[in-house]
Amino acid sequence: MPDTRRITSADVARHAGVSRATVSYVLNATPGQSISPATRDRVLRAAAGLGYAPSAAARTLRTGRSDVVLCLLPDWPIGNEVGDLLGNLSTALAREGLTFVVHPGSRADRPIAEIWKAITPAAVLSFTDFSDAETEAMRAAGVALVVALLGRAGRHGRELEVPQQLVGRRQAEHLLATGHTRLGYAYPDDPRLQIFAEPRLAGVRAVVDRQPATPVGEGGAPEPAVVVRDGGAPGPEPLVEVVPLDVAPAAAAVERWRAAGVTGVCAYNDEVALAVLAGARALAMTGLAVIGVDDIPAARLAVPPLTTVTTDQRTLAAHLATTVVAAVSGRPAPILHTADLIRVVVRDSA
Amino acid sequence: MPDTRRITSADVARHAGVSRATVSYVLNATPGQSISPATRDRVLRAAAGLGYAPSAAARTLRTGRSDVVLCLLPDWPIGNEVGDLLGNLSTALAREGLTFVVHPGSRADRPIAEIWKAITPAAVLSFTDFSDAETEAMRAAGVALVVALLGRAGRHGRELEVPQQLVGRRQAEHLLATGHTRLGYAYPDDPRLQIFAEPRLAGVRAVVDRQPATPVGEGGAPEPAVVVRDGGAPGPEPLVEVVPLDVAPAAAAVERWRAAGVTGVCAYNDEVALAVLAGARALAMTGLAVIGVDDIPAARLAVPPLTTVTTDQRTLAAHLATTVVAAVSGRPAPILHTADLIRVVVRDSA
DNA sequence: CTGTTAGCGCATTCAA
DNA sequence: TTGAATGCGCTAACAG
Repeated sequence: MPDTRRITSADVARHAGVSRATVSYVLNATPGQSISPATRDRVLRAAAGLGYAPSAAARTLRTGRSDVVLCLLPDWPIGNEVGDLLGNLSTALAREGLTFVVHPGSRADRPIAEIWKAITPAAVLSFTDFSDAETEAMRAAGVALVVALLGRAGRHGRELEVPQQLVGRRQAEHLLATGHTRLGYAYPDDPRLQIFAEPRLAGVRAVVDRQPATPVGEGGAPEPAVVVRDGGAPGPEPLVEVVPLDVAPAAAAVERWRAAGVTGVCAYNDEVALAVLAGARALAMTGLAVIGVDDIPAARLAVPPLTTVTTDQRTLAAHLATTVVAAVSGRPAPILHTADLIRVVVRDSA
Repeated sequence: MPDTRRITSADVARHAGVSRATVSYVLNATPGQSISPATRDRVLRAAAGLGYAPSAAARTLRTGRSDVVLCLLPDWPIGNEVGDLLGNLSTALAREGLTFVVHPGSRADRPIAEIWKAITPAAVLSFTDFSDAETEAMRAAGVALVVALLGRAGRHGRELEVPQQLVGRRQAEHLLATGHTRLGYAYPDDPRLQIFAEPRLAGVRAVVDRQPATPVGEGGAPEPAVVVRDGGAPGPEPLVEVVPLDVAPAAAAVERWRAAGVTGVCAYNDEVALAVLAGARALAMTGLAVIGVDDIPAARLAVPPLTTVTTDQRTLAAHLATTVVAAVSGRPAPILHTADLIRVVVRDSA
């Protein structure tokens, strides 16, 4: 078996008859270095011919940062949609030469520091907030960007906040448009989902109140503008009920809605919506409009088929990717165009 | 702001009044090196006091391998259960000092080589097969273990093969035990799921034929025991129908089953099972027994509530983790005890 | 038995 | 364009 030593930049240099420094300059297209096209070509040719691939470890050691973007997953169950988002994000970042990896598993297992120290990432993404100390530690260790996609405090990030609110808005708008004035909100049972549920509920409230909850489009703007009532006549508050994924408690919630005159329910997601449907069925109650979120496969197969709201994960992922790339290369963050991001899929349930 | 330089082993050495070599020996508990308890203690104290954390990049550069285990996800949508498995795997590997990361996104985006080269992993896991060239390249680059969890060729791995077969077996056994003799199999529409579907279907066939399909338990054992027909009378082949996640085509499949006298259907997973249920409902057909896989939240909320089969992801993950750790440290692979791995959750649909 | 010296692994980048 | 230093930890060879 032939000797399988790694091919290093020194090999390339030797073959091209230049120094390793030159090789580095050529391969990295280092700005401010003038290399003659001839040498340049020799180097490129040698590199290709030898099948040279730089050592990620050495590069990381030297520059203090790898080309990896790390995403920390929360410990609660992630659904298909998040999986989708991650896939798209991976694709989008790949286009920019960044490798996207995800770390599943709770923070409880290991201090998060151990995770990023093992990777030396260029950027770290998370759904929940980091403590200030953690953020500071990462920054100090050379991580270019630390983003909490959601969460309350986060002075950086919350890149998912607006889309989540929009989800709630679209739900409420659809129900209002179909003649329902008294709305209910089916809140998830699992407290860990609160971080997603709150902005969605806020979106619903915003529509019912005829008031924007939080400005759309933040980008790198220093301070999100303050909420302004626009003076429209506020409708009644949506009646919030926690709905576990079980028929009996769901039926109880439906009963309470009925008593309060609620005719349309925005559910946290399709699963919760399915529970509401099951609850209504158990009560033999018809005519309650329900709208979910995500359009999971089971939604179209439900009785009745579930009306729901979907997000264009591809666009969202592209935006997130651009944000990350911008931060890593020191450019300003882009703004998110939310126009067609969220769509209502109308079926029979609402 | 205080100078935030990294703390290196040299710093620890200086503070402890020893050489860097000694620090390394102490911190790695290098076998075959005797260091006096006194020195040892000084080093440990200094390291702790300074908050020393070794540079993963330098370590990787030197040893040629990081402490990261990389899992490549297929490009098809992964469900909650796989997410669950990954989470448990992460936890189990963390206990062994390994960092688990997942790369979502299709192989089409980027040659897979770019991904592992960016990480320099200790092990690479994948659901689908690698080409021999890929496997060889990784081996040569120092990856200790390359496992394809599923797939046909894989001379290494297929660690998930047996559990998947077992899933099918449990489904069929349940249906047979409840008096159904003529079975159908609801095959998924998406061809990418074939890799999971085939072993499951094989499990069903094995039960119907009264013959084990593939030996249980492979581990590092030299030769898996051979398949033995037990001479029972083989029942009729399960009638396989592809069932898309839509009511109309699902109804068509149900119709064909009815015509063939099928009374019990094993579905690829809960979603497919839900489609079968929806199809039967569309036909106003009652009495068709359906059993799914995964126990997704929608299963219990279905009409009728869906009987399904679940896997103990925790146990499975622990086994996978042990396998990885064994390979990385050169020990023999463990064997999987499949006794209570798969359970039937009985509800109304079967 | 204890601990040290010295050089390696590989690419980046400053100063010449 | 290049030589040489740098980032950080590992480990074979060796001295006390």
